[in-house]
Amino acid sequence: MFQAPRGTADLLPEEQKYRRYIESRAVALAQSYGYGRIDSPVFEDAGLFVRSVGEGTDIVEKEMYTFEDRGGDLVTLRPEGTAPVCRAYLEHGMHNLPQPVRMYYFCPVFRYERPQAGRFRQHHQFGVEVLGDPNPAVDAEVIELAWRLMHSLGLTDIRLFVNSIGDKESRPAYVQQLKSYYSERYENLCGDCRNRLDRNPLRLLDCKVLGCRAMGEEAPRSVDHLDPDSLDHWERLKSYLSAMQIPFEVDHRLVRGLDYYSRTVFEIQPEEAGAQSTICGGGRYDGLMEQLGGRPTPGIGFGSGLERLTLNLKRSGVEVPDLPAPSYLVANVGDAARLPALELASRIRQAGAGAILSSGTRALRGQMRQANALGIPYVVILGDDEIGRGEVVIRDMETSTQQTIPTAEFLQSLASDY
RNA sequence: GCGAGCGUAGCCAAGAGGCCUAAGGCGCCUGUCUGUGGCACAGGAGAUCACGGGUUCGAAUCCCGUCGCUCGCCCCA
Repeated sequence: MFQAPRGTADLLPEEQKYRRYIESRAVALAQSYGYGRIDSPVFEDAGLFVRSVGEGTDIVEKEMYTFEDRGGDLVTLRPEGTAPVCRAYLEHGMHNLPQPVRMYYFCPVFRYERPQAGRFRQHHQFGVEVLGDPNPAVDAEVIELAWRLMHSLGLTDIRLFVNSIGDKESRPAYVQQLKSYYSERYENLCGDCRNRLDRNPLRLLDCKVLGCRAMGEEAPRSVDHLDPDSLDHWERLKSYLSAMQIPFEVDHRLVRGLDYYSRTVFEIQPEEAGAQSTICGGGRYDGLMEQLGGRPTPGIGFGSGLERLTLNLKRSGVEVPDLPAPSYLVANVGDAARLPALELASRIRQAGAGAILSSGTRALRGQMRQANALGIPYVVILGDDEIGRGEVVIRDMETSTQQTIPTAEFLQSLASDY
């Protein structure tokens, strides 16, 4: 027997309501902020991600699904959502559109990792990007959108963390300070952090080991080493968030694992934070477009994992509406009713209503049971008697009442309803 | 890549060397109710006890290996 590959999952019909709920809320919100949907390919030139996400990152080093296609091109299954959107912006000359360009997306994301709670090799993200505006008001807008989305979904026990990690001019000096701070305390570092010291010093800050955490509290803070422009950006962002009454916490240890971030970074986590708990993460990436060969174009965005959102919806007991069942099940009794039942079901659908045709191979009782189990509100009953008289029985399953009416009249009522 | 736990019908599971031709529950099908659902009762289908090897007179049960799943670390949505 075949199984779904490790780290992948089937999203079965009974689970779809969560996905559809999240999608409809997210779309409504994104549209109200003026974002347009973009769908980019599932795979891209491998170089796109190496260039944008960064050589030294875990994603590029060991998590990408990269393969040579039959034509000899090296392609990669999308490991994150931002780079493809930036590529599309450049490829389609979107700098000619009114700036900034606001876009949102839903897409599958692939990373070769060991799966665990809230982590998959294929997962799905909702994300937004705003390209072409350096103003901190845009940072605030994106964060507000993320915050409102969580609330719109019914996730209210959440915390927003923000930080500024400076831009590419001011960061090297800060990183240097951080390195010397930790180097002086090398003896007390955990094994992982000793390795990280050279590779990615920023990551030392969010180590979970107790001793390292304590050191992180005392470590030099990026916000104390911002250049004047970045500092101004940071201060304005905070005042904008306050003005919008969005409760944020400055987390000096918040850095992020992708190289392209600059200045603003942020995350949203549920109150009861577990290991893989971040349900939304993003930040500004002003240098990215240049990295990809475009003219300097500022950008900011976030990604949010649909599987993690679903997990949290269930955990916090949010009531998600059921997807609508068809209004009618056409039950039929006896061979003579088979064809008329098929025709009737077809007519109901043409009139714009939903109908399931019962195969009629079992007793009426069984067909009624099926209608009940499927949550169908009305059963249309068709047997020899009804056909002889040109009538149908319409049974209301909720009230357990039924009426016999001429078929033509029934179809007419549908036409006026839909 | 590293560490831990777990694999018995579609799902949840009892069982801990012979009483297992594997309990029970959910779900599914049928009937009680010859053309009328939910409830109840009765019956039925559905399991190479993850796979391979070993120990033993005898293995779902003990040992070894393999595979798979889950959880944690790393990293991230």
